[in-house]
Parts: sequence; structure tokens; C-alpha cells
Amino acid sequence: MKLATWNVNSIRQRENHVVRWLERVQPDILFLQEIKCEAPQFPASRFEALGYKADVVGQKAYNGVAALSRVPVEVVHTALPGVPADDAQARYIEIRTGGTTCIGIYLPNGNSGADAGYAYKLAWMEALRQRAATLLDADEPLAILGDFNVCPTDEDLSPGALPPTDALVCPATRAAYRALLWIGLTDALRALHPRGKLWTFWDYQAAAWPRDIGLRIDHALLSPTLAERLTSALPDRKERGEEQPSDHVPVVVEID
DNA sequence: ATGACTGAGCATCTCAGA
Repeated sequence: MKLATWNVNSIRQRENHVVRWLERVQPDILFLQEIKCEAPQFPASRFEALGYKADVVGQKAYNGVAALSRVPVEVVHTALPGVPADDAQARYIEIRTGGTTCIGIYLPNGNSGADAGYAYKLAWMEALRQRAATLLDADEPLAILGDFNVCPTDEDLSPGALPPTDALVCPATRAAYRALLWIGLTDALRALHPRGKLWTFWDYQAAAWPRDIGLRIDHALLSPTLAERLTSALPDRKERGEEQPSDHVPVVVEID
């Protein structure tokens, strides 16, 4: 099983990139983030032509997630259980394929909206931890992929790329990420590549890409039985060098 | 030489991203 996640920074701007990438990599499921449109504007037919069904959780202008699947899936949730029902932000999609639960997330950045914005990020992370714990208690396979907006350690960003107070790196954010690991999830990329740069994001500004100033903020977390069968896990750096790229690249994991 | 980005929207600027 090949699972992938990609923050595309507008699906309408990146439609052709995603089509070419699906043809090249052929994942079973690709989770998308920041599609930045509502479901009717999502170019589902382009992907259906390649054999991928689109399940879309959209909103106007901001956020928005989707799952493209070439295997049979059923949608279980389109919002994160435990987040207030009046939250209209499209950041979560939970699907099942066979007995495996796969979740795609776009975790709040936390740098905007002052104290309330950051509190929302932490509340969202705690709700995700509780949802994951519930699913792990059922002892069935679970994978969570997406843009977590967390650099888990100092090895996950170029030195000086962000101030230590930034919502992507500050201690409370990292503690909330570690809490996801403590309940039994495995960080797939670090499980196979414990050291070194594994950037998944390069800012558009300040020539970050040619200087290789990046962050690792897109992750794949696996339950124990999936982690035991993990055979590869890498960001696809090639995509950042394409014309008009997203600022994120895909992350791909393969499970035997 | 202290520079410098991208996208959506009701838009000629603001907000958000990270």
C-alpha cells in the first residue's frame, strides 16, 4: 500500500502538477491540503480519468482537504471529532479502506489570530490525540498523514529559518506532537531516516529553495502494525523544482 | 547591494501562509 500527502497550495493552480505526479508515482491514496476551494470547484474529473475517486472537504478561499483514492474507500468523518461543531474550517478527512483507517489533516498554523489562534492549534492537536487514541484502542491499523505545521525537533528546520517563538517550533507545539507519539504512533520518515534533512517545505521567499532553507512539517504517523511493515518513507523533493510549484512537496510512505 | 513570494477575493488592497 502506497500512501501520500501533499499540501498543494490551491488545487486549481496545481491541477496539472497533481495529474502528472499521480501518473508518475501511482499512490493508492493521496491526501491533499490547502485546496482553497469548495467541492464544486474541485477538478475531480481530471483525477477520475486516472482512476482516482475524489472525496472533498472544501471551503471558500482557505484550507480545504481531499482524498484521491484508487482503492475502495468509505468516508467516515469530514470534521475532527471533539472540535466545536460551529468550526467551519475544512481541515480533516477520515476514510476507511479494508480494515485500515486513513486520516488526512491540515493542522492549524497557529501564527495568526493572536492568542486565540494559537489556542485553537493546541486544542486541535489535543482533539487529534484523543481521536487517534480511540482508534488505537480498537487495535486496528491507523495512518495519519498531512500538513501538521510542526517541526518536531531542531533537526527538522534549517538553523534560523524560524524564531524559537514561532507556532511551528515552540515548546508547547512540540510537546503536543510528542503526545501523538507517546500513544503509540510512529513518525514514518524518522523511523527509516533517524538523522538529517528531510525538508517537506521551502518558503517562496528569500530564495529558500536554491539555498535549501527548509522545514519538515508534513508527516505520516503509523500505528504499530503498519509501522512494522513500513518499507519506504520520503519527501519527493523533485516537485519543488518544477515550474510554478507548491511550497510543499509530497510525502510518500510504502507499507508491505 | 541588507534585496526578496503566492493565492483568493470582490480586490487595486488585505489576509493567510510558515
